[in-house]
Amino acid sequence: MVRSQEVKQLTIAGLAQGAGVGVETVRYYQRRGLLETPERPGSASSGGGVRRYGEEDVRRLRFIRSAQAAGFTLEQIKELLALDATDDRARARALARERIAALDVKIRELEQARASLRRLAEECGSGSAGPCPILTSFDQR
Amino acid sequence: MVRSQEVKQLTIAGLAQGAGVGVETVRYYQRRGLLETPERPGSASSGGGVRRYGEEDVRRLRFIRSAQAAGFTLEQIKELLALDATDDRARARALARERIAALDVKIRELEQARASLRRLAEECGSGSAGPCPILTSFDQR
DNA sequence: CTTGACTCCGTACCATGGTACGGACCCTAT
DNA sequence: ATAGGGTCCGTACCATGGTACGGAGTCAAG
Repeated sequence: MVRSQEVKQLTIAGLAQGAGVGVETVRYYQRRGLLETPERPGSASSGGGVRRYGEEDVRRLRFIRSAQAAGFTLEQIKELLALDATDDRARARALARERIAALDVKIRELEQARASLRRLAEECGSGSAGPCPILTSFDQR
Repeated sequence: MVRSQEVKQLTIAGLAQGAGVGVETVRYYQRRGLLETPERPGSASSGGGVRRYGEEDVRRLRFIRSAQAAGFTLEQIKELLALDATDDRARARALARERIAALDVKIRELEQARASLRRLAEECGSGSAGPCPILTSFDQR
């Protein structure tokens, strides 16, 4: 597969800013294997210059953040990124479906919690006379 | 405020089981100050017997789990439990409202993620011909 | 050609929410 | 009265996802 020969001109700070994360976070993802660490341009000897990043890297980084928001762990995200390269559709779909199911559960849970909290905020109104049922606020009824 | 003089007959294992958590978790909450550690019944000298717990404690423990599911941290839950005793309605409502707002945001975020994953699972169907857009699956459109 | 900001890298530390371990003690049934 | 299982307690360790630090190197502007 031919990867476009993009211009890499961003420094790590630019990359981080482009995706809305901190520089240390980028390095952390590199250590975790979610992001590659480009070669330093220095020719052979001497430590070399500063590593450069391109738009492709920004997209990758943004994907990581979105996938995190979807509830994937960094390990799973690493797998997804690998899948993107190998084109294993079956596995990708399986991961997506698993996560969808988990999200369905989680969303329902949060909606229930929200309903309970609404009840709490209401029954515990500043002027209301009854008890302020904090401890029982999550009891089903 | 008079707290009912409940019978405390559960051992820590019974308490934990009643709320669906592990014994070590109960102890952890005690260390964190979310649960009181009842006196050991031994009279004065000698280490004393085994601590006993009642239904009130089970309710408290269950509340902790529900509040966690609602996204409160253990620190916040500790505050809520304290509020239940002091009857500071204004503060309780403030905490509830804050959390409701955060839940609104979170739920929307998860719903968006779910929608993206559905698209991914679909476009990345086993037989489909186009690209399997993992990396771009969360891009807005 | 120096100065100041940024990069690089390893290593250490952090917060959150637990889980595990091990020796001493206690309690109950046989 | 003794064996076994549970309790108690302190301390250590774990996973996850970062954040901070410090010294050395590099780069760009003045």
